[in-house]
Amino acid sequence: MTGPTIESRALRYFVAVAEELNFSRAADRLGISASPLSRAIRALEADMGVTLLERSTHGVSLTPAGAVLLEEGRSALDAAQAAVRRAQRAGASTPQIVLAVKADSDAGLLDAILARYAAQDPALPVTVRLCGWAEQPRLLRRGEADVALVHEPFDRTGLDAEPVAVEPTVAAVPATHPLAHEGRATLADLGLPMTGPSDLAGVRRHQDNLVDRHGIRDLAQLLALVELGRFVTLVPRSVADRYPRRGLAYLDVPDAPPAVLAIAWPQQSRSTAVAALVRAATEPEPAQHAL
Amino acid sequence: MTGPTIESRALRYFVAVAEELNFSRAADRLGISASPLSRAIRALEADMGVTLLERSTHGVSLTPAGAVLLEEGRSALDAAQAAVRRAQRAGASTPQIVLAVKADSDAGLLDAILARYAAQDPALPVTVRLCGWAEQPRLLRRGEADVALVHEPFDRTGLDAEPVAVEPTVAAVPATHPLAHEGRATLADLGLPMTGPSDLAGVRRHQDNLVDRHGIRDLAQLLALVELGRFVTLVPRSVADRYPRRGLAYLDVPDAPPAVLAIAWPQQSRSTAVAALVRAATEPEPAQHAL
DNA sequence: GTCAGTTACGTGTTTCGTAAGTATT
DNA sequence: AATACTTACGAAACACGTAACTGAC
Repeated sequence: MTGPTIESRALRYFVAVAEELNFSRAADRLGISASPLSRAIRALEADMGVTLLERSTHGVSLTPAGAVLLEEGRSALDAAQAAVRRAQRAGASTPQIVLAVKADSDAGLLDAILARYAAQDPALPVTVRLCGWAEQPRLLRRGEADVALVHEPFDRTGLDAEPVAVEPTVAAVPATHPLAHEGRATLADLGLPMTGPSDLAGVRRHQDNLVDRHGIRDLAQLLALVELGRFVTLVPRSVADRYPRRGLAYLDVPDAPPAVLAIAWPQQSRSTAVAALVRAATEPEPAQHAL
Repeated sequence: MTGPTIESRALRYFVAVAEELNFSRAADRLGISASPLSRAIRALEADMGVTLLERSTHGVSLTPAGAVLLEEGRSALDAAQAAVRRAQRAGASTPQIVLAVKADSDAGLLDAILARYAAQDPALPVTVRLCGWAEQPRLLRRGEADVALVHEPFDRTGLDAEPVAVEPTVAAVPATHPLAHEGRATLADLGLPMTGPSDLAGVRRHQDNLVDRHGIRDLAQLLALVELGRFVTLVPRSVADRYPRRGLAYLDVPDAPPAVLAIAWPQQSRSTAVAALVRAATEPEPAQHAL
């Protein structure tokens, strides 16, 4: 059992195999042939003195040790990648700060935040990176973004966050829905799981399932499917305001947990630019002094 | 500018140079000669398309990009090490859970916590790892420990924590101190920096400075120096109770922030054993039902 | 002249791919 | 027979150390 130093190559190889649970596919993904991959994993197991993979008759499976190495190794690789990307940005001739936002998930505040940040004294150029459903935390962890606007709840591991805005949640239903003309409904009316007042996790999980199942990539697709009567969904009011559609009705849902928009950044960030952008997003509106 | 993949060797080399700010010493520390080190760093800079080190007449210094890569690269290396160590422990024939504790910093609760944990159904053997002054977070981040008992404030980056116990802070002064027989004193009386009621950081920083300056490694040394009249120090009451010394007096300090002992663990830990140990440490005492 | 960092060059190790081997369906 | 993982072997790439080079004190 050698020391704890590991080459990132070995870790990348292992993660690929552990994710695919198949040497050939993993080798493909890595752009190498299966032979060096097999040897590398065996060497890694020998170095660590631990069996990582169970090669049984019915394919490859993870041992407990392998499961741990997959989980923790993945985040170590993310961290290394993040280190490189952030260093590259810090060393660029015109350093930029990257803000990740899911399209239409800014509660209409993006412009105001950017303007407020730009008004501060040493303000770096901000690149807005649009991303998919729950990609923001991943982009932060991989160093592809420095800050993100993201709706709660999200995986806070390694991240810090401050709330930016709270707004009511409304339900999107087909115009043909029995309650479409009521203007309001309860979660139970809509067949959505009941949750405690402060627990959005249930509703969110429900929506994530739908998103996964139908391979939805953006809001327009989601709303189109709602329009077709496939299901109903919950969205922040600001999203509803931005997407009026003839075939859709939006209902108030008094018992739905409110939508909380937060600004998140890597916990270990020491960047003053990030801090300034966070301040711009969270500071209360400056009081309007009378003339 | 190549992709963001980096070999951990390159990262280790860079961190060594960035910490030493000197190629020869860094090469020494790494156990290689200066030549491959110089080449490796230049290759890394070329790969990344960024200058990391400023080689000027008066030695080596970090560029902004280098500073970022040092900070983030260090934690990426820690994460990789942690992944390996935790996987090794998970794969061991008799998996153990490692609890890091600074000697005498358990508020006398260690035995009770261990007993309560051991009473749970699937309880793993617990290895108590004694460590130095503020080593616990580092041990957690490097995977050398799974859980830690640590006094606040500490660097929470990447860690989660729950409070375990709060106890009054007392001052240790030489028996010859003018206030030794008063039994109590204020921070101002003792010449310690004033801090807000909820801010221990000032006092803690003051103590850390002293610890660093005198190279103190354990409590006995610290108290011996206090006894010699070199300075005064603040300790939790439980520590005072455990170290009665003839040459020392302990004074109540009503305006000192209380000492908060917390149990901390890596944020991404999915280990049920860790969760059970945390529960054992934080759960309220079971109510004593009357007969 | 010495100290610190870099470049030049020859050597040894590591990693690769192709191809053959073994086992399961 | 086909698929999936492993072992065997020769070739290419990589990292190393010694030694020579450059510039600053």
